[in-house]
Amino acid sequence: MNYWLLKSEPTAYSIDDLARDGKTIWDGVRNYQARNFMRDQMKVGDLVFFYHSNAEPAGIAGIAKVSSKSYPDPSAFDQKDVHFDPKSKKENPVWYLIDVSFVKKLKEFLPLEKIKKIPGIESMLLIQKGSRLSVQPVSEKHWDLILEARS
DNA sequence: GCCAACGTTGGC
DNA sequence: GCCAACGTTGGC
Repeated sequence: MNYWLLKSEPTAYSIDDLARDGKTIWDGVRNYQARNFMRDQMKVGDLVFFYHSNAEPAGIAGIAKVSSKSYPDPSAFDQKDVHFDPKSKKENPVWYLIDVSFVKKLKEFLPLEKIKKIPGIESMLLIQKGSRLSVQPVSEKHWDLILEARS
């Protein structure tokens, strides 16, 4: 069991959208490091922090889970999609994704500002200067610290 | 809206 | 293979 953090701009897709839909496909990721995590390391049942980026405030809004194995991102094949990528062929896909299912919203939204103040959180990838990976691993220690910091 | 940090592209 | 230019991310 691994833990992850997925970033989404809530104006594009928020935790409330996921709560409504129950499940979504995490398409449109076009960063190789992020792809590798999804393609190679995510397992069904892994838990995920749902993070609102580019938001006021930014922070962790809820918990989701990985609900499929990785498979090719269909948006890369669709010429009309903003995420279309001619490099990705159906017989040799470049981009992969996983399905994500809703678990719950945090009782209280945890803003980035509060996350940064949690003792022991300093090494978390999310808060490293210049770090902007939209799919990133979270250590069990950091996962627990964040859940304890709630309320 | 600004802009620093980062990733990608493409000329050489 | 280098690196400048460009586009994007994301906090503020």
